[in-house]
Amino acid sequence: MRTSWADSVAAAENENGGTGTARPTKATYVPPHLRNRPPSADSSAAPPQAAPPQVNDRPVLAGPPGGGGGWDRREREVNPFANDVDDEPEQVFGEPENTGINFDAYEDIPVETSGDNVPPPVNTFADIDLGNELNANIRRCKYVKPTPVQRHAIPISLAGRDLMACAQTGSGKTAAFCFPIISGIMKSQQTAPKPRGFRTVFPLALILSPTRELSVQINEEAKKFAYQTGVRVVVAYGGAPISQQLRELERGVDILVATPGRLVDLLERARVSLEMIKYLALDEADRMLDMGFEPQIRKIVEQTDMPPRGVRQTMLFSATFPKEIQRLASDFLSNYIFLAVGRVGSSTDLIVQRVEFVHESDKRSHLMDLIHAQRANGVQGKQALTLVFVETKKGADALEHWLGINGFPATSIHGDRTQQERELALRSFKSGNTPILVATDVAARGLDIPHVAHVINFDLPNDIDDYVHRIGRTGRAGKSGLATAFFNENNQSLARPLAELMQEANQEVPDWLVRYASRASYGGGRNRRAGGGRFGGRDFRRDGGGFNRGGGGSDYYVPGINLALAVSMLNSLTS
DNA sequence: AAAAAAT
Repeated sequence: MRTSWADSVAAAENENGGTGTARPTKATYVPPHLRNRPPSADSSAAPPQAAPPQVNDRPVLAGPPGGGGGWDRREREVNPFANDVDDEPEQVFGEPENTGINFDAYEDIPVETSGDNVPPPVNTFADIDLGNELNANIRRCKYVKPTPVQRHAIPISLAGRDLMACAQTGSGKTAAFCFPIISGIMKSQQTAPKPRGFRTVFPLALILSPTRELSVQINEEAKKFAYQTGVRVVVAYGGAPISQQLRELERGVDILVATPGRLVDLLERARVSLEMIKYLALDEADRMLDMGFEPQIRKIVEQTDMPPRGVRQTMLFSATFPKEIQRLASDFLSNYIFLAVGRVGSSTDLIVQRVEFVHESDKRSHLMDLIHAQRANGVQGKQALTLVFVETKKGADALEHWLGINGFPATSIHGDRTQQERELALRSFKSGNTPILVATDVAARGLDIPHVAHVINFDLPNDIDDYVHRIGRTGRAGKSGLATAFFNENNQSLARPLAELMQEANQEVPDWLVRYASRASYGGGRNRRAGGGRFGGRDFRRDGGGFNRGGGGSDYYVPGINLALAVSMLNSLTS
């Protein structure tokens, strides 16, 4: 039974000592999330003339960090670490892993930064003042030391700088933008905004992602990082009942994790205002700014009450960042720093990439052979997880069905399935219950699924960046993985970029693929990589000239593989 | 041409 708004106002007034921002009609404005709170056991924690009232009430601001008096929301906060079962993965998969991250794989990772006055990287979490609460959560997460992207991105963010970062998901990207946001919110003293409607909430940080499942995942991670900091994280996405999300929002929100469509809905209903946004993070930013999403993102960022660039702090993250998209993205950034961290995985030999020439009509039987081989590698009766990418939703349904009638335990995830089905499929796959997941590109980006042993590109994507994201679902956190692609005459446009990518990752490139690659038209199709280099990208501002090289001039970039290389590859094999 | 994202 929920208390009425008036009751909560009274309760909040009691807590606040009756102070607050004046409203024309009400004596006291109480932000929605302050309603419905149980009366405080220690209302004296807030001084009688507490100034200015907090928009986002959090214990750390009411008293000394980590200690203290006042009411305590912590008691009611769900422990996000409760489901972390440390030993379970080892028992099931028989694979020793202690820290979760294989740090040996991070040695000598090339890093490049550019921009004005780049803050230097840190080597340990202790080098950064993130606060006791956040440090405790870092320990709970068993993070021993920062990953390369964290080492560089966190100081940049803490310095208040805008950031465009290229780094593979699974290399600790979420923490890289969450830590500074949480730390910044804890340190900030917010003043109450002008109330809009009774039920409008004012998040301080907005994290956008291109798929619902990725938003769910970011929310789960962010909740761990924010545990007992008093910083509230709420997720909003489509396909799920909005009522529950509204209730969560009303309980208070500092960090809102959302997919674009549902956020627009919330903005139109005036249930969310972006007026107080201090931090904007776009995950998979290149996807967020591609043709399908860009208008929506522009609407959210440029046509709402969100503070303009330069006022808010903006952070864009992705594993890939095509130059055209960088140009678009620079609209949202102010004097930003570009950071490229060599990918752990797709750029190294942690992921073994194979390409096989398979005619369309042979794909199913070939897939069956691969899965049979995989089954032999299963541990304790559990089959290793295999993620099969197809191009279309219909194709996903058809393949799932075909696998089913042939006795393979498969499920599928794509945009025509209900959200419930999608989340069930993902859970069933993660648990090993259905060790084969057939997926469209909805699952290509960002999803952290431990123990995916094999990614199969049953249908290759048309864009090499999509391939990079897909195979990144294996070889997570520095572990090894296998990626197999079925290539045939329908994939000619991908031949060159694929051959180049594999070559750069020291993978064995089959002769026939080199021939396809050299046959492909020269001179820059959509798939030609501007600027070359596979370390996630290169700052497009440099290509326009006039931009200083940062980082003391060391250049880790592998030169783009060009016509000359393709020809020499071909020559070496025909000689 | 396809996929994703609001109802």
